[in-house]
Amino acid sequence: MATLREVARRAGVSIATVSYVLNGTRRVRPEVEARVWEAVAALGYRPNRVARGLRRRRTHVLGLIVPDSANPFFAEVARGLEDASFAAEYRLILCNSDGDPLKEQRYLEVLLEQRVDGIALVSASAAPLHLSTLQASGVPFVVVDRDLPGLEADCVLADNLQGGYLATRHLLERGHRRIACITGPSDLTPSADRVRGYRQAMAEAGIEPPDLWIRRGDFRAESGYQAARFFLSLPPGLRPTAIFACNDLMAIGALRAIGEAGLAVPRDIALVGFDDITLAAYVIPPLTTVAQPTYEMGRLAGELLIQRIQERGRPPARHLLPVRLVVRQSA
Amino acid sequence: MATLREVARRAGVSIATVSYVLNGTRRVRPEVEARVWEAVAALGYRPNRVARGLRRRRTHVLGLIVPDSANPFFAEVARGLEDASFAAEYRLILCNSDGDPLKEQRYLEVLLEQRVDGIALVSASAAPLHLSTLQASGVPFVVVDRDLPGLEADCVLADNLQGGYLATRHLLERGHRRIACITGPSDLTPSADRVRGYRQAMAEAGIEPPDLWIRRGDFRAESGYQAARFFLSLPPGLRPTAIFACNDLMAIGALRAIGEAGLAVPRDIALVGFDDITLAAYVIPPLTTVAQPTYEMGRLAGELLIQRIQERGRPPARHLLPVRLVVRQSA
DNA sequence: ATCATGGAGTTAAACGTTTAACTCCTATCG
DNA sequence: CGATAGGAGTTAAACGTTTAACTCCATGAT
Repeated sequence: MATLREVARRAGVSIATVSYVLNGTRRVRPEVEARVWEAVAALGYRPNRVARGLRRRRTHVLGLIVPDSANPFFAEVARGLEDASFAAEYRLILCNSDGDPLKEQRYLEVLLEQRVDGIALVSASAAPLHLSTLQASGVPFVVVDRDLPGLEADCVLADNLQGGYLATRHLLERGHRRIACITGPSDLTPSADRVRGYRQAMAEAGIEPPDLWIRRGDFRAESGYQAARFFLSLPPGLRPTAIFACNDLMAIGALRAIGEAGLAVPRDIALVGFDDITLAAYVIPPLTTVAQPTYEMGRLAGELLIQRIQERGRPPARHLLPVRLVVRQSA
Repeated sequence: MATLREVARRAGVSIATVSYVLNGTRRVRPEVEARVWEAVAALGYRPNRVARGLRRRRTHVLGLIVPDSANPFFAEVARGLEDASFAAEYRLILCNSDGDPLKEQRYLEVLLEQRVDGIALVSASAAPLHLSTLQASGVPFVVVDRDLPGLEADCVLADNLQGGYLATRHLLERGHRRIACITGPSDLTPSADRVRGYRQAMAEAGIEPPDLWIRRGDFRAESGYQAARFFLSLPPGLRPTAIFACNDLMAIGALRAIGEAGLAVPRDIALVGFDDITLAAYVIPPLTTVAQPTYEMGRLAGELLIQRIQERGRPPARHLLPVRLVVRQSA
């Protein structure tokens, strides 16, 4: 692949001049400039971003670490971040931690060695070991979706507390009193906050939910299925008439368990999910759920990150994005 | 961030020696080696992969271009590819073309400028303009999911023809004769091949499907919804009793249209999809579909690509991965 | 004693850019 | 007409590695 040197030779100028033309960083006589562009075209020259990155000490590459980019929620976040990156001429390196702090740590090191200009992190755990590595490195970063308490950094979160509250209020307003909750991993802030919202709404209605109504899942469909089966196995007097699942995947798992038990949603059991993934609208019955601005979170994270790269001093900002109840037919 | 030079100074050796220790490329006296490692640890040294990439002319970075990484199918492919990359110490740059050949072209150029060691491409169209760019660049690449006919290159495809055939046969065996088909964009090989499989099975059963039964979609749920509404609007004598949708998203759209019309699946209309996305098992009724080894396709593509990077001469291989009918309850 | 041998370190060039500093020339002004 | 300023090109250093080639020294063979 052609280099600056070859272009320069063909155009009969020095490599510096070529560089100035390419970057528009200094005035060059139109006639000379034309010769340069001609040579560039003739040789099919493409600037070497690796060399540029080394010299400028800016790679224009960002890193994104998510637990699992195949999960529709993170996939959407990643998409938003990629779009923001592309728009600002940044590239994106994708990393999957599988929720494993060790793998996350490994990826973090890789990204630092790769000299990315910034890192967006959806953390695998609430208190990652390697946080100090990240902070010490001085590389700009932004925390997305899962808060890391006690950390001074840009972050982009959904208003999960409000979301849990809205979902539960909706069920209460429909006359339900025995409302169960399928949680996510409890050390992660999104799940914890949604459950807090649930408890708050219940408390306001004067209900103290027994432990039996609160079942822990892992954000995957199968765990929602299992939790719902558990609820259905409770004696009639204790059995919930409604379920708030902390994400749509688990809600859809619950849907299946309810269907298999020969019961109907929402007639026998009402159901509210969280996330509003694309398919929530397409299951039967369409799922009432709390929509997060997922794509928007990714995009905002990207914009924030790029902004911070360009202006390091800015004090860290915490963005709490509004959620919204999407009423469909499952409750 | 510390450099080789600083490590060398601290260990009291030349930078070459440090490099040899780090890479294990030459014998170094144990005593000296220990001093080097000590200095590395003390300074928290991390090799600069940008500099290494420039010097070695190998970046250990791959590029992946997909139409939309938020689409569950491509997300899964991307995941497989990322895993294969990580396992072989490669990084992955993610690019979304939005199915737009121009954006795809732009990304291709970006990746070439970034000097990626290889490119995996899920093409936006059947005959991309920029193919020659790619071939001329000499960068190893692999084509995934969508074939580019007449191209000498590694490629990884699912056996779409067989898939369409299996799906249709299944419906025929259940006694259906009026079987409709919701296609994808017809210039893309996956859709075209699935439709060919459908036609072949129909022909073997002695049925010549009228054009009314073949409706074009765009692989998104909404288009499946619209197509199904169209089928339902046909006069009873012409109305299909079964639908083969060329992907699950469209099948789920159809499911919704059928539900809204007050009909039941599979009692009134049977339905078979394609892809077996995670959620296919969770819609009601669970969707009978043709499973592709999606993740596996991504992983294989990654392995193939890395293999080719290491051994350029190897003749191109075409991999046709088997599909499998997953019988659930929608047909 | 001489000399090839090989081990273990160093020197320096190269990878392909960017950019500060320099040169040379022309135009302008007093 | 001499001084000077500014325009437009060039030179060369730097970014942080890798690696070929070199040096130096101890060892062992002759």
